Amino acid sequence: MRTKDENIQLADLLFPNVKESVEDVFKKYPKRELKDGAEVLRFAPSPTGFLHIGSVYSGLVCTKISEQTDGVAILRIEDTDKKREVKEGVQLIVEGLKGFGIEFNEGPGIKGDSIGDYAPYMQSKRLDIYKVFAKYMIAKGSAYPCFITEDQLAEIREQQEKAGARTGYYGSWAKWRDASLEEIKSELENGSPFVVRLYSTGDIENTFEMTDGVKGRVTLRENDMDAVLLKSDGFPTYHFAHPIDDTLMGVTMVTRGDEWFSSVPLHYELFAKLGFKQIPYTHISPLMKMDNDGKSKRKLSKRKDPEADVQYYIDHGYPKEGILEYLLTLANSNFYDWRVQNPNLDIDEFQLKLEKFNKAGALFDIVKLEDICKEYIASLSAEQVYEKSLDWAKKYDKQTAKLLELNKDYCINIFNIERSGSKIRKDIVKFEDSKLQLRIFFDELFNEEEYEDILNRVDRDIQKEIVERYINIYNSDEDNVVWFENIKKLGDSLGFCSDRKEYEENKEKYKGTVGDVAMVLRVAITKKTQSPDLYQVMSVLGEQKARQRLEKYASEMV
RNA sequence: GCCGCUAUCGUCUAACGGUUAGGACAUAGGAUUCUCAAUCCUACAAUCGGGGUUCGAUUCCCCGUAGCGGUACCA
Repeated sequence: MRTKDENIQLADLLFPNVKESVEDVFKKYPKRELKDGAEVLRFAPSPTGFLHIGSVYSGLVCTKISEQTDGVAILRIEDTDKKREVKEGVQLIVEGLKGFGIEFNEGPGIKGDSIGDYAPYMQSKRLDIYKVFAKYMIAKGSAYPCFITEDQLAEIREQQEKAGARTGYYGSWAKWRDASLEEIKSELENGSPFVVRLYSTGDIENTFEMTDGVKGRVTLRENDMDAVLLKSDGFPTYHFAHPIDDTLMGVTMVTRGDEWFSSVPLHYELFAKLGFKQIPYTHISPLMKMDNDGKSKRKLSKRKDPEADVQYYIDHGYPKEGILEYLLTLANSNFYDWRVQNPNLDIDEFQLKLEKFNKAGALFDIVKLEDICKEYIASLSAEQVYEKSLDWAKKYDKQTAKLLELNKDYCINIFNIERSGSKIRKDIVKFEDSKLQLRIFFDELFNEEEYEDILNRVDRDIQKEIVERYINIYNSDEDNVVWFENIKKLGDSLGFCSDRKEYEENKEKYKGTVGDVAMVLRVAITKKTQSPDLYQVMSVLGEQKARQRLEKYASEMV
């Protein structure tokens, strides 16, 4: 057991260069002036070179709640693990979130600069701050240096397992917690590497209550682990950086992933020992993915699931608005009802409520996401679809981008097909799909299509007859109704039936229905058995091109 | 193993202790002045199991079970 004095000596021995006091640090990070009810939240990802869809989710929650309360949203980069860090990681996060319209009031800017008065927002640049607090903790006997090696740790673990005890570095298993000053000095003289650990005074048998933003009131056991605060490389662990940074930055509500929930007792002890006021927690369940053919759920993983990476959505041109809306329905299921009632309001108007979050992990359902994206794109004007498609194509599909740029009006007309009135076409899920819409309207794309004899239910000579006769009556001035009447007449004259019920009852009397006649024309013009409204397709295509294609098709039908 | 959290249709979820357990997505049928998409209609489909408490339990309590998370000098 060391005395008070010895602990102060020890602190100076370990951190001779740390001259600042805890009070000095607090002077640099003054209390925030906030309106009543304003919440300061932070989103704190690690730069691992990958923007997880779950990060967009967390980032959205963070910025949304702060906006709603007239508070502050902070982006803080937790780059304390040198092993996992990736070069462009920070930029990827900042730009990626920005791409979704998720912007923070404070944090690292895109160019590596910092915005806000509580900088730096990169933990790797706050090492001096953590040292001040580590020294303080050691001086008051709440922390101590530990020289145990990895091998020794493994050994302890083995013994614990054998004895049926809880594993970990705690209580009497924690060899270095009460080491004498002399022992420590001798290790230091040897140059042995060490970590700084918490001197835990918690008792696993004691419980305490806390209120979580989504889980509500829960009872937890006290922490008794001597957790590592400072690693041997001088970097803090998350556990140590979290109370310090969040307190210094004036955070009023910690929202974080559910995987942190188990660490709450440790964090409570740390807040207390650091002399900080406890910040309330809200633990958000992770996004899940079905695995094992529907037998089990698991966290969306960046290794196995391409759709965990936000880049996947960007590459394919999923509209960010659709993704945000889907994430909001996952967060608060009443979002859907709100959206139905307020189809034209911006999502900023929606009030997100933490207590409405689901307690278990929600499955990330890409099918539902696509449905929402589809609805969103259907609500856009043809001009908007054009602009957004072009934005996407410029980056990911140069050929389509060129086509769009050179034929702006024509393309807008194409996107306008079935986009007005009560029957809105809903077949674009993501802007990548726009290309498919263009396919039948450009000869250069059209000719790439291989000719298939797709219409074997109508004889080739009859197909030829239909197309040839249609060429003679084709008039691009006629409206939709007349256009279809003419096709019916044409069909009638060739022995096709224009009345569906009549056809069903007397199939043998007819060669087919008007549907078949229209289908022949569709194939002649689009070389596809599926297309948007044929009348509108022909109008947009223009008489000249339509005729060309009809004639070519007729000539091929020998 | 130990600790903790969670549990309603396939999925996301709704239901002051009293509902015919509701909606959306998905799926399957049907409807439509042309195919596909859409739209409309219909169908299918759930309170994890067992005990309590209660006149009455999806809801409250206990025990199982399952899923998830934690059990690092990762976050």
